[in-house]
Order: sequence, then structure tokens, then C-alpha cells
Amino acid sequence: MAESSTRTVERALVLLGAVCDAGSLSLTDAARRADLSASTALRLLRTLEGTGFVRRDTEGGYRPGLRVVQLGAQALGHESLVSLAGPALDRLVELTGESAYLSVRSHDGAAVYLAMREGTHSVRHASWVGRSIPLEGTAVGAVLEGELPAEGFVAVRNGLQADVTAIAAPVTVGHGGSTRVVAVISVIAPSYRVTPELVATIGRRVGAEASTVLGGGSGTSADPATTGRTDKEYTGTGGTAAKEDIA
Amino acid sequence: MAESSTRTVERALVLLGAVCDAGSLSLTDAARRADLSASTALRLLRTLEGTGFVRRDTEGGYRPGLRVVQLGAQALGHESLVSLAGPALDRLVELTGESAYLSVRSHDGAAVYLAMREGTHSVRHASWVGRSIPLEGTAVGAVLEGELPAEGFVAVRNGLQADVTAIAAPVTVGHGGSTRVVAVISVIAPSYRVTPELVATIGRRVGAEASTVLGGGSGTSADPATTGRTDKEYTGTGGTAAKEDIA
DNA sequence: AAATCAAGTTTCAATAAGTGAAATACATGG
DNA sequence: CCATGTATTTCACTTATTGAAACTTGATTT
Repeated sequence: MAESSTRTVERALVLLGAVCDAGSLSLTDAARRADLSASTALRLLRTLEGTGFVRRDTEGGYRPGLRVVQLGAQALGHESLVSLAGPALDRLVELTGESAYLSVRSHDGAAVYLAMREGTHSVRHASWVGRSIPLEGTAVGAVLEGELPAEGFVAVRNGLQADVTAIAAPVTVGHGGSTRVVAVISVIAPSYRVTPELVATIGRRVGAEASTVLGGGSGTSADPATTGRTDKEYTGTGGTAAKEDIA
Repeated sequence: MAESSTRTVERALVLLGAVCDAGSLSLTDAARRADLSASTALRLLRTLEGTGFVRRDTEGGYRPGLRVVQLGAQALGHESLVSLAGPALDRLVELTGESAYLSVRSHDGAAVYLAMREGTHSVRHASWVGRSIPLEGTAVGAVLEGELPAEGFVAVRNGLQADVTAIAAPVTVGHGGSTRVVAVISVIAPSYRVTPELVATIGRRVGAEASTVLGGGSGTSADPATTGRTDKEYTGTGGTAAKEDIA
């Protein structure tokens, strides 16, 4: 990591990250967050501005530019995993009514949501694509770290976020004996709604769906598309999604 | 624009853009596209890799990294326009069954789709968020350039893409006399499905919806039922388009 | 197997390019 | 009007970037 790299570029990217994290940042704030002198920050931000990676709002603050949006969207489009996992997420939402996520390990030792489908219950877990979550104390993290109980899924009740239960299973790419976890599919529900038995049911389903994402056939199990699909719950209204939930 | 800017950073960003455009790029290709020597390109790509902006696939090619996805998604989330326009897009799709888009001017003199809703017809226009489209010869471009017929919308039949008709209206922010176009709402439909009268009807609706996005009330209420634009050439329908669509 | 070619990677001296402290300009408000 | 905080410019210092060339690797041809 600390090998060969160009300091200037690194700094500019940190700056870009800071601006994107904050949504809007003054020069001084940006410089502080990136630990740069004001003049250096200004020069770099100007470069970012000239290339469309940041833009200035009316108050002079720096905001993420369109280029960021554009490249991000393009990158998502090229992510074959996202399209491959789409149907599985859809089915999980249809089956459970809860929100379903696809996440992968990020470069900095965290996980990122790559795709999501909102649940249909009016009270549901809400997050967003691009959000990063820690590995410690989360079901997603456990699965990414290779922890995998015999059941084929990991459930964490009231872990990172109080009141919600996360149920996660690995998307593996496995040639022969050496399988590797490349992504995680998870369903996240308000804890009050899921009994241990329901968690187990959902967990099995999540595991089954996760195994279909890549290579479909070989793998752990029953064809999820044909297994009993009992409950279709359309609580349907889908008012407004809950706002921010922290951490 | 060409004032003060750091060459290294600019080069790195060009490289990043090239990688994202291509989806996957070998070192040599990336260097060629960015017009850099191989060694420089390698060093910069390594920096981008170390920060998560690119990653290497199994074949050694460079691909957009998760950081790009993450920042892009964050930026989109912070774009208040996107959330403000969401309901309008939804209503347009519900009303017309056609795909609806929100676009803004990009930094390089083009337009970018910031949000979209797919139509419900089985044959529908399909594009993606982040896609950039030229200003010339497009309804979106015309509106962004300030062209606005009395009807309140611009329609272009078979312009950029054969067989489709685009109907666009401006989202303006206007205090007093000086209004400014900040974004465009458009509906894009297969040409065979929209008669001139239907275009006019949809156009009026697009104009009305566009005016609700910001500031709500005061709008360019469009009444007359005359079409805004006339046809371009219409080359034989026999074959297919399949130009550069990825899908 | 040897020769050939192309892509990737490393090295290194030359210097172009980036740095930040300090000076200056521009606000804001007490 | 002065105090304060932020944005921007300047400039001497020198560090970090550069690209040609050398080398490695691996595939393809002779």
C-alpha cells in the first residue's frame, strides 16, 4: 500500500473523497480534513474542478461534480455482479418484504453496498448503494471474513444498528476445493418482526439465493425459484423511506 | 480553466476516466488513451489502485474501483435535484408509460442523465444514469441552450437516435425576470408510438411537471396544442438500430 | 528450441512541477 | 474602523515526477 504512489494524486483523491463525504465543503474545511495547507488544497481543488470532479455551489463551497456521478454510474453498470444479483435480491424482497442488499469488500477493510432493493413493509430498513459499513460486528462482515456456520448463513441481531437483524450469506466463486467469498447477500429487517424461526427460514433462503448468483448450478442446494413461496406480503404503501440511520 | 492545475492530478484523472469509460483496460491501452508513457501510466494507475479508485481484474486489466462507485452513489444522494425530480419522473412514467429522464449540463459541454425511470411499455427507450449525450441535435440540448418555444417544450423526432422521439422541458430557477435553466426533464418514446397530437399532449405534461420540480407553483402552463418541432429524416424502419447500446 | 515480439515492470539522472509560509485581498460583524 | 476568519496570490526552495532505456516475462513464430 505504501509502496510507489504519487503524493499529489493521493492528496487530490483524499480531497475528492472528503468533498464527496461531506456533500459540500469550504476550502478551509476541505484542507483541514485532508490535512493540507490551504494553498495546496486550493490548487488541487481547482484541478478537480477543471476536470468536473468537483464543482462550486453558489456559496463558494465545493461539491462533488458530475464527473463523479457519471463515472460511478458507469462503473456500477460494468459491475456484472450487480446485474447478476438483481433477480436474487428481487426474489428476496418479494418473499420477505424486507430490504435486501448486495455488498462486497472495499479496499479499506470495510464493506460497501453495491446494490439494494427496498423492502415493501412500511417500516423497513433503509440504506443506500455506496454506503460503507464496518466488518466488525456485522453479519456481512462475518461472512466476508469467511465465517460460515453449517446453516449457510450468519444472522446478527441488534449488532451495528440497534433494533435490526441482519441475515447474510456468501456469494462464492469456487473452483474445486478452494472457494472464495466475493460478495454477500443480506436481508435486513426490524428485529421486532423476526422470530428466531423466521430468521432461520429467511437465512436458508438467503443462502440459497446467494448460491444462485454465480455459477448457479453447482452449489449448495435447492433451487430457490421453485421452493415453496408461501407468503407474499404486500404491505405495499411504501411511504417515504426512513431518513438517515447512523453508523 | 487552463489556469493553475496540477499536471499529475489531471493525468491521473484522465486515466481514471479512460478506465471507467472502457470498463477494463490494459496498461498499454490506458497509457495510449491518456497519451502517457507506460511508466507514468503505471505509476499513476498504482496510485489509483492503492486508493481504491481502480482495481485489477484477474487478467491484470484495470477496472473502475469501488471507491468510484461509492463516491458516485454518495454524490447522487446529495444531489437534491434527483430527489426533487423523482416524483415528477414517476408521474410522467405513470401517465405515458414511456421512459423519463432528468438531465443536467455536464462540465464538458454535454448533458448527463442524473436520474431516470424506465417506461412500462415492453418496447421502451432505455438508457442509464451517468450517460452523457451531446447538446447538438437533441431535445435536451436545445432546452439546455435556452431554446424554448411558446409551447413550453421541445420535441425532436429521430434526432440523435433513429426511431425515437424526445420531448423535453426545462427545470428553471427563476427569481423575477432572470430565469435560468438548471436541468431538463424529458420523456423519450419510440417514434412509431407517438402521433404529433400525442407529442403535444405529453409535451404539455412534461412542461407542467418540470415546472413543479423547483419552486412548485408558478409555472409555464402550456396550453396550445401545436407541436414544437418537426421531423428529421426517417430512414427505413426495416432493420434495427443496435448502434452503441450496451444492454 | 531458438528467435521474435509485445506487454509489463524497474531504474535513474534531469528537471519540471508541486509545496507551503507569508503577504495580500476580501469579506463580515462588532 | 479595526478585528477576525477565509480565500487567493506570490515566490524561493526542492522534492517528487518524469520518460528513455534496460530488463523481465510470456506468448507466438520460425
